[in-house]
Amino acid sequence: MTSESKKLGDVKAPLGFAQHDHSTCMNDALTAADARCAANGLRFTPVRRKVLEILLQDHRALGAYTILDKLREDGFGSQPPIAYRALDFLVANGLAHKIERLNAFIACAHTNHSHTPAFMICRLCDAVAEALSSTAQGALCDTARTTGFRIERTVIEAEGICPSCLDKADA
Amino acid sequence: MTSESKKLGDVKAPLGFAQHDHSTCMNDALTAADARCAANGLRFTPVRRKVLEILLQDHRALGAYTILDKLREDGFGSQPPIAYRALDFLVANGLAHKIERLNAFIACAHTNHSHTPAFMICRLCDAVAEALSSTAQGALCDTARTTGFRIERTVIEAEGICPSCLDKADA
DNA sequence: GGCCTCCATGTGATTATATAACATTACACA
DNA sequence: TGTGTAATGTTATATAATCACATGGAGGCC
Repeated sequence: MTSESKKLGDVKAPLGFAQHDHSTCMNDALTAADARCAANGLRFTPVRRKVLEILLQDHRALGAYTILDKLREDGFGSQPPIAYRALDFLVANGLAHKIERLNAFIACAHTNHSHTPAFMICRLCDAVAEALSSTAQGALCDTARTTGFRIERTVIEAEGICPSCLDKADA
Repeated sequence: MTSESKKLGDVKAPLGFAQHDHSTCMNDALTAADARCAANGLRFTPVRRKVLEILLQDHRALGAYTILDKLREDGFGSQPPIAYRALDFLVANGLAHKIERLNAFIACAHTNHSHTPAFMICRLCDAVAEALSSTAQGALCDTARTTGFRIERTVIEAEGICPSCLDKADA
């Protein structure tokens, strides 16, 4: 897995769409999650941690049943609620997000800031990048304000082709 | 829709949260759909038309299986592909939209303009309003441009509480 | 008219995604 | 140590979506 993280660098794979030191990024995220849970009196139990690790490992959106398979491999329970409950916890506490368009989940890439996430989804390689974009919804907010609609949560997902797939297509 | 557009001004609500002359709105939409299909050499078959009528009748997001039930009542086939195929057609041709957050479908409220739709979903009464918002994605577009991501399609959905449910809560 | 082709529809089965309901266990804290 | 609450285990089921293949129907072409 550590050796693999080097390969990731080679292939231009996604934390988003950029290269990065994968093991560092994973450790950082887990540490941040620990801290966050401690600070808020949340229980970062083994299953929950494991699910977050699984999500961080791939840095891509995974379906609940894929996650479930990996949990089974690691000796955890293998019934759907196991995965869904852990995912609910992670999503509720901002440690992961659900990509509605894909019915899939991804580790949060910006655990530190409280944010309204926006995603870019590559339809060729399935990479998903998370953008920090409180601004992306500016116009929607305006419409909502005029309408009298109270926004509680937003889903912003762009589907298209990521830089590296575009490169391949050109070549 | 013309008489309705005046009312819209009054209530400041997009179709969805506003009152309107329903039969007119439905007829207009169907006529527009007819025209659109004729213009593009598309076959607006009975099932497809029926599904659009069903969606227009409720003016809310309906699941594929709800639609399927109504199709059955009207003597159409009742297997999932019947509904999904008609929905695919409507969505592909801009006559309906899928609300990813709800796994449900809704008739397009702005058939005339080619648009990137944005939705406001009330979690209390399930009303869904479609906003015209090419602008809502401005910031996301910027991020995409800097990243080199080519956007082909966007999902923008806000979940919250609609004006009339807010009123009820106050009362 | 006969025939071919394409597209749409009918139908049965299967896969994928998600939740309900209830029993059991682990933890926090008085 | 008891007691309440949150988390997990387990079975079953609901909901959403697709596959694969057979049938039908409208136009184009001879």
